[in-house]
Amino acid sequence: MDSKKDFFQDVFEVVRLIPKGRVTSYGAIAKYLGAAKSSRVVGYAMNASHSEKKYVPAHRVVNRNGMLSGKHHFQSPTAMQEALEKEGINVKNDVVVDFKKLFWDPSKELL
DNA sequence: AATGTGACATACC
DNA sequence: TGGTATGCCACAT
Repeated sequence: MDSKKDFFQDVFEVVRLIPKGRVTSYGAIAKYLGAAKSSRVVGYAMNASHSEKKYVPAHRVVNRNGMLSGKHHFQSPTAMQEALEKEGINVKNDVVVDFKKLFWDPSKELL
């Protein structure tokens, strides 16, 4: 809320709030932060997530299609999928299974 | 200061 | 039904 802070920090906060076994989309986070049009910046924030000292479950953040678009930016291209499967989320062909069911909308769940 | 870039999203052809 | 185009906004150089 304090706009003086980095946008990234807000994104990280929300991402950390994602319950285990759930996923969300960049657009949802952006919207929750009041920057629905900054969905790209959300993804950019994840890119800087490795810069954060605290761990950011970026693997729980996928694109609108539920596709692991950012898996390539992880330690390994498979790290994201494995991390999701570890939490009970099935991933097929780089896409979250039942994405709609597992979708966690901060503006609704966190309401 | 200006230009480039991107882990998206939406619209249009 | 799928690729192309554009918007969008914060960060990097």
